[in-house]
Amino acid sequence: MERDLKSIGALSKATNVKVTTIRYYESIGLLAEPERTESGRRVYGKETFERLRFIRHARDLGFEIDAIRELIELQSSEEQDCSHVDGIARRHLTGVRNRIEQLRSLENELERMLDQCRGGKIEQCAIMESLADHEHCISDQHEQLDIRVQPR
Amino acid sequence: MERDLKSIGALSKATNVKVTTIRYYESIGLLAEPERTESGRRVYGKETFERLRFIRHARDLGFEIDAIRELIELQSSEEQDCSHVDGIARRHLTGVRNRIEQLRSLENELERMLDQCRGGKIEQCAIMESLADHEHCISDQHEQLDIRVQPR
DNA sequence: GTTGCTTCTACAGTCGCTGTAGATTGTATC
DNA sequence: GATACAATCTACAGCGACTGTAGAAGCAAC
Repeated sequence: MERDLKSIGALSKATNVKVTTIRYYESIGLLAEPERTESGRRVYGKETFERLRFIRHARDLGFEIDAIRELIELQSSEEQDCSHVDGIARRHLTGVRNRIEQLRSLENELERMLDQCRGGKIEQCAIMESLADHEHCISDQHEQLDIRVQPR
Repeated sequence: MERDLKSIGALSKATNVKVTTIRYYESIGLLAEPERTESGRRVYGKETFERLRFIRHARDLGFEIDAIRELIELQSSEEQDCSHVDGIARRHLTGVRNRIEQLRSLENELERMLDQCRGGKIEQCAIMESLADHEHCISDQHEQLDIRVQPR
């Protein structure tokens, strides 16, 4: 199927994955090394296109690279029962739910903080007090909470 | 108040911030360079202890280092009105809420995927199909969604 | 004196990319 | 054929907020 061969740029557009990211996936072994033209440019077939679409979709769902690597390995062992796949997805879902819970308690505390602020000078700002205040300290309640809001 | 002087280890325990992290905060200018003993060890007073507690609390609430830097600067301009502080917190709250929404839609899609799986072999696994399937592709709907679930 | 803990500096590694520099190749237009 | 511009190539640095490592030195208790 010679007509399906794509340059890296065409593959990028078709999958909505950036060119640099495709090269990155190759460098970490998530994508196989593709064939090259005489001048050394990458050429991709339909298989890579579909694998990349799979990867993109899994990344969109928040699966980590290592989990995707595992899923791809499992893909080739078609005979096996899919409880392993199910387990990976279920673990991930649990992670997502935990994260939502964490963020919800952040949301509550931030709301509480903002409600207390009635304007005025920084010296008496309720938000600043709240941040300096030992009483509301989250880290005393649960040891190492993961707190980053904006990933990537 | 000589009796309040702490070693880096003592400060670490008192604030629940790791020793390496305290040194890191110093290196990025979030904490001032402390005094040293004759042999070169860091010695901290009550001020640093309180600033570090402030930082820790703000980090627990998910504020980024740069936002914390700004909050600390505002702290010293006590005369100013606190609308700037309020703005920082409000922006952050909006970020948290957006993130929760993103994660909820991930949660939904993952649940849907898992519900479809009825066991069996990987070849016909609904989860795998769903991942390979173009139809459910999130990235076609909204361009660059931020998807990492487990930060740090 | 010796064991074992803390601290020191300096630097590499984490994750998942993204951006840069400088060179080459390919395509379209004049 | 010349020229302009886009796409691609490699190699490496940078992001954020730390964490971990190596190797040396200091310090306290037995």
